[in-house]
Amino acid sequence: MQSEEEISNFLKSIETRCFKTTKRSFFKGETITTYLEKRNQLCILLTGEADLIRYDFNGNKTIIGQFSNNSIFGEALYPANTNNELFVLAKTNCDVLFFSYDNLWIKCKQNCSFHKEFSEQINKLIISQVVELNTRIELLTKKNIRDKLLSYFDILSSKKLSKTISIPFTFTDLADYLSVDRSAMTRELSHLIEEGFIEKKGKKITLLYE
Amino acid sequence: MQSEEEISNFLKSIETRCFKTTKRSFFKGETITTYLEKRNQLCILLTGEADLIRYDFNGNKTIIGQFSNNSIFGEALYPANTNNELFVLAKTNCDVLFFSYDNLWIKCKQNCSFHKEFSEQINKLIISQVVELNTRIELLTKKNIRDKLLSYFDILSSKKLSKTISIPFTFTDLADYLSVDRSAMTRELSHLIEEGFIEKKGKKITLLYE
DNA sequence: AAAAATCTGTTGCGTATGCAACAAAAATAT
DNA sequence: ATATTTTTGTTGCATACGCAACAGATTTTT
Repeated sequence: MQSEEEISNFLKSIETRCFKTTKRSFFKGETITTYLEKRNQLCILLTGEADLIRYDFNGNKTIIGQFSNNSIFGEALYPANTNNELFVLAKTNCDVLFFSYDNLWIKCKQNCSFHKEFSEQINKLIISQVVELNTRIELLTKKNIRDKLLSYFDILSSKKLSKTISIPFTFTDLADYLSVDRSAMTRELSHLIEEGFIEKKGKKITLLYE
Repeated sequence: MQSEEEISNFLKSIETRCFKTTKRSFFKGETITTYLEKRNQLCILLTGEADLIRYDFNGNKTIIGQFSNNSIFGEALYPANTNNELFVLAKTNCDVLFFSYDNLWIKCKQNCSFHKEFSEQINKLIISQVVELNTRIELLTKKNIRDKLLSYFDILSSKKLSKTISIPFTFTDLADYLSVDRSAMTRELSHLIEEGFIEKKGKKITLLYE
């Protein structure tokens, strides 16, 4: 498999050929898409960061997904939605590639190599998305905040091959990602420090165990 | 896209051609695979049911995934694992198709139509797996048991287009799926009944609201 | 450089929920 | 048909965690 970067370059170089793709830029704060009756649309985040937000009927806001470089999203990847509304919101300025889900399957008349490669790359992205989702589920199924944090640190640590890691987003967002209350999480972080499990300096965390 | 059934039939009819696939049957209780250094292997459950089980370092067992007809799984779809061991355990007798992840990408010399169709079907399965995973995350990110249950019921209800639904697994398993304590969940179910939100008769639930 | 917005850490309080234990019911195995 | 295992419902207890509120630090905007 190619590197992240190669895939990234391929996606950025795409121009509409045998089927239609659209690129659009969004400013921070704009709504990129809603998950409501666009079942055919797939989106890839080329640059920037975006959140998938749920407002439930009480108006409570939850971040249920966080997207960054090469994240693939869109209603086609979501359960047909019932009660609550889902939005994808640009957290920073973003460039997004849109295309129709069907183009992944429909063979183009010319059987052009571009179309083939495109499908392949998208499928690879989807697979890495599956890994991401499984990672998150792995964390969400831990029964308490401490285990969620430690598992999360472990994952980062084994990715970077280092006991010192840097949290890639704000602690507020981390709490959302782990689906716990922010203040409760901060409390637990303090306990972990007191008990000598970790050291913390801003977003730098050092694991002291093992 | 074809129906579930068509995909199912296609998969069952697979015989090794331009690359190697293996079919094997497992008895209830057998270990189908472990997530440990088989990064290349993908598995599809042709018949039966299986659970993805995590044992953490305390020996605590958690069901972190549940597989049934046409579920696709395998370490390739999982974060490189660090601390705890993952097993896929046959919950009933199972038939499983194994093949190498690489075969999804490598173009076979003959460019045979079988290989093409195979890749396509697998990619569709993976996409439906993404929908499944997103469904679960949607549920896991709800902040309390009541909301988890009601959302779960809603999803089932809108799938079946009926206010009366049938839980497709035991309540013990449902608790695992929602990652809550079983007794706490039963307690919450009782409350929902008392307060007139639902009716319950065994695994049949009727939603009384809206 | 000042003003505004967001992020972070802390704490008190109440409660939702995890845990353990048990008995009855249901399902499965012998 | 009987025995064994699994599932289900219930309840008491303890506590982990969500919530609200606030102040200081940090970042972003103007």
